Amino acid sequence: MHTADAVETIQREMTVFARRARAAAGRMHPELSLVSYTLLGHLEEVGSCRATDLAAHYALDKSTVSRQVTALERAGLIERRPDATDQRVQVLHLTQAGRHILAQVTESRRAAFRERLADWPAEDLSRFAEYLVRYSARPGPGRAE
Amino acid sequence: MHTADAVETIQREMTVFARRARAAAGRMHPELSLVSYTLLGHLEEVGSCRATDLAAHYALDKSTVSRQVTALERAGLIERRPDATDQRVQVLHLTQAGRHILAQVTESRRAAFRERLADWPAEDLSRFAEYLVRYSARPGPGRAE
DNA sequence: CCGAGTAGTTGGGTTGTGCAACCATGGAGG
DNA sequence: CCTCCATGGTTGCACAACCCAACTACTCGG
Repeated sequence: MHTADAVETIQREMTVFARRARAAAGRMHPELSLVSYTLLGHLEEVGSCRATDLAAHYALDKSTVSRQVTALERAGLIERRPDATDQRVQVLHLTQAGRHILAQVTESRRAAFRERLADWPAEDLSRFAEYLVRYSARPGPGRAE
Repeated sequence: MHTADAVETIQREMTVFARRARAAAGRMHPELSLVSYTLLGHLEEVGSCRATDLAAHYALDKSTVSRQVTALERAGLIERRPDATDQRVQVLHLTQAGRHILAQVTESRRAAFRERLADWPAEDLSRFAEYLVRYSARPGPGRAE
């Protein structure tokens, strides 16, 4: 495969994938949208952060994050704590319920992916993962800033 | 990287990518949404097809496709021709304008991707492309049916 | 203490989507 | 021939996830 073709293919596949993923995610877990899941996952990963941090990290408008956070809090999955040093800030934490749901969804998503990737050689899997990380690791198309 | 971790990473990166892509696409080409672009591209690839074919291929509801097609026709990028053998069917074709716009957008998207992937060794590029194709080639999470 | 900047909320609007109800056509059997 | 069901497509309705702009409340450097 020539380099130009490869670039073309990567572009096409990533775009098509993008289109499909959201719909599929919604169907798999109606109780936790792709966005919510992503935010919850991020929160678990970093422990806690501010709404602004989420917005910056995912290139979302702060209003979007604000509404998502509101919904997640209303659902009891996260809580907002005041920041001792800055009254404007609300520090977001996963609740026990949030951690629980996140674990469930993560597991079922993981199972689905694992099934899909079942017949891949381990070496291909880790290389694929590595490529995706490398791709995501720098700005450009597909990252939104 | 262990297999489980690789699966985890692929899952995460693909999902995050999915979330970002649409926004980025919209910003890059306000005149042609990601969906429209995809449909136009498909049309160019296969020559012509019915709305139902598009719906099936992309796992979209026929109403969604219907609206997209209406918009694309109104924009003069595609045309609907009656099917000689079945009056219910409208056969979709790219117009000259559609072909033109598609070529432009494809080129600029390709340039952006190329830039993003500029420092990748050719071998990694083709392997990455191959993985994406393999991943897309079968049903499961990330395809929507 | 004032003005610029930052965190977050809210109002309003757009887009992409699915579902359900609908219309028109096609095709297979009485 | 009609009748009945399937199929291609459109439309009404609702919803989720966005963004932008305007706003409040707070922080911080002169």
